[in-house]
Amino acid sequence: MSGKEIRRSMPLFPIGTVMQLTELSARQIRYYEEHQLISPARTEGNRRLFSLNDIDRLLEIKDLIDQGINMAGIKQLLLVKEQQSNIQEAHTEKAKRELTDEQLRTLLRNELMHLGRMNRSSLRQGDLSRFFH
Amino acid sequence: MSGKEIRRSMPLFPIGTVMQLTELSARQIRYYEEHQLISPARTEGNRRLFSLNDIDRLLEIKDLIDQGINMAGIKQLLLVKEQQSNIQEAHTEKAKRELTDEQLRTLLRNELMHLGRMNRSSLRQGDLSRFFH
DNA sequence: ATTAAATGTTAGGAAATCTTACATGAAATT
DNA sequence: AATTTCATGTAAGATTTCCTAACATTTAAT
Repeated sequence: MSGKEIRRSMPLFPIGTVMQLTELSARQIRYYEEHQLISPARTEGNRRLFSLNDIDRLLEIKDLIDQGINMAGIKQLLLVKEQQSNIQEAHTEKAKRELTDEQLRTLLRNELMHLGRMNRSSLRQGDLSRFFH
Repeated sequence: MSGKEIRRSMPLFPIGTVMQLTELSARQIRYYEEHQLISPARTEGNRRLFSLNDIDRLLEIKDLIDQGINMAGIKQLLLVKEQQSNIQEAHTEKAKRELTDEQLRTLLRNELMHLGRMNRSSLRQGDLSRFFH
């Protein structure tokens, strides 16, 4: 688990890139941070640096905004979904440890088909995974 | 082919991020561009923006430099390896189209094990794929 | 009609990056 | 041994991008 998470939480992108990737304005992104929906890292010089996780989250936020949900609602939803996916991830891990070879083959195929995002929250359309691999 | 390539060639990273990811100095990175080993995109305001492919390439360059190869040599090597991987990619594509289900299962499992980078140039140690997925 | 929430816009300042030029150390060449 | 070349460091001055803070605007709820 830690490997994948470390990479996806690595601060890489300046706000300009994130604007393009998410089609959100700088104002919106900063506003969402102000309301603690995201907490991007900072450079030494105080510039925001966003991770893949941050961008994923922003795309989710955008979706929820489109559905008319306000900051408070989104905050709660993101919290719940985070817990959910943690739980599910734990289950998945456990399941994997107990699989036979045959079952593993099937699982791997499925994971590949779903672009390795099987166990993440998924009601949003525009997923960042489309940008990589 | 185009899908994966479009994503990996998308300009996303400022030079500061690339410096950290590659442990190269700005001077080095610009020097390599000057010698046409890479050609990162530019923002409207003329700032360099690097893609995953660019970063991969820089890691390769770093390796080759460590092996004592000079700019001219590296340029040629990168050219050859690019052609090579293009050819191999074509072969891989063709092979995939001709596979049976059973063979496909095995292939998919192997690809997964190799983190989907099977057919790329591979004599360098520090591959960018460790940062993603 | 008023208020609140989300976003736009502007201003002034600071950080990151740009190009260009010169400096330096190590290798190669003469 | 002296000179040249290659790869990199460093510095200066200009430009771009991003920062915060404040005020403006729009839309929806009261």
